[in-house]
Amino acid sequence: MNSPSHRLGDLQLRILQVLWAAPDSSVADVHAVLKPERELAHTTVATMLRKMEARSLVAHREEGRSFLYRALVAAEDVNRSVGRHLVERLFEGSLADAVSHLLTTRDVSREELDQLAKLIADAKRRTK
Amino acid sequence: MNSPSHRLGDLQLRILQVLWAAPDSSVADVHAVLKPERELAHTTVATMLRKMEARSLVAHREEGRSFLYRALVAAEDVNRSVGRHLVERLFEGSLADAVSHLLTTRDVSREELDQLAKLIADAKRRTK
DNA sequence: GTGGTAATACTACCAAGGTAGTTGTTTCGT
DNA sequence: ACGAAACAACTACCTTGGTAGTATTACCAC
Repeated sequence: MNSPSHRLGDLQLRILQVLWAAPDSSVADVHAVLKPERELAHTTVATMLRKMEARSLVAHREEGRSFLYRALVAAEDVNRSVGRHLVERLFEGSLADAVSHLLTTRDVSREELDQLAKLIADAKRRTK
Repeated sequence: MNSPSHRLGDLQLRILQVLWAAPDSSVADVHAVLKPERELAHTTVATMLRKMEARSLVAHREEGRSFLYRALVAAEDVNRSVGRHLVERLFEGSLADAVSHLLTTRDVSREELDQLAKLIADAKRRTK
């Protein structure tokens, strides 16, 4: 499909995540969500949204005096392309190496490990 | 220790990888390795190396008329920080989600799956 | 020693992410 | 009706990654 080289900065990604969770958000809405984690002027958010609209990452419609934005790209697509990009560039495509690295450099809970084992088992069954 | 926000571009990462694999590389050496995958002027490589030296990512020593570069940052550190950054920003810290995503969006070979299962088992044993 | 070659140094440029101020307009409360 | 608040538009700026041309220097071969 498309996946036109989603090169996204951190802020752009965060904004998309906000829009995925709550479509039809106004600039103020997005700003409110982002406020606790990063101190941004709301004009910054507005500017970023306009730039992202220019790149067709989001679109807006007018609702009274406000613009309501929604994401134009699917979370799946973005996550996939970003994830793939990482594995490619960091581990030359070896998923096992990537996971191994993640496993050894993070604290992983018992539950997460179980979850992972299940995932692997499922994947195995699928390819069998 | 430090890991002072390793924000690296693709080219910078590739150059570091080359230097990790072959320390004491000259600009020409690095250029030669990168040549097949991306068409770069050798001045580009030289410039990038100088910029990276300014950021203390690499260092050089003189050897006759050439500079021999070596990486100042460890592969481990860079991989860890890049990997963590990805998991944080894409999956809000959930390793399982991240792996799950990687699993479902890539073709994973039988061998890789076995390898992964083994990794999980080992990790489980370790935390038990 | 003269010309070619290879290397670094310097400079410049572009795109994109990120940040925010200023300005103009609209609307709402009193 | 008037001032304040909200909001979009426009503009500007800085940083960094990426790319490469030109200038200069050093060295080697003949």
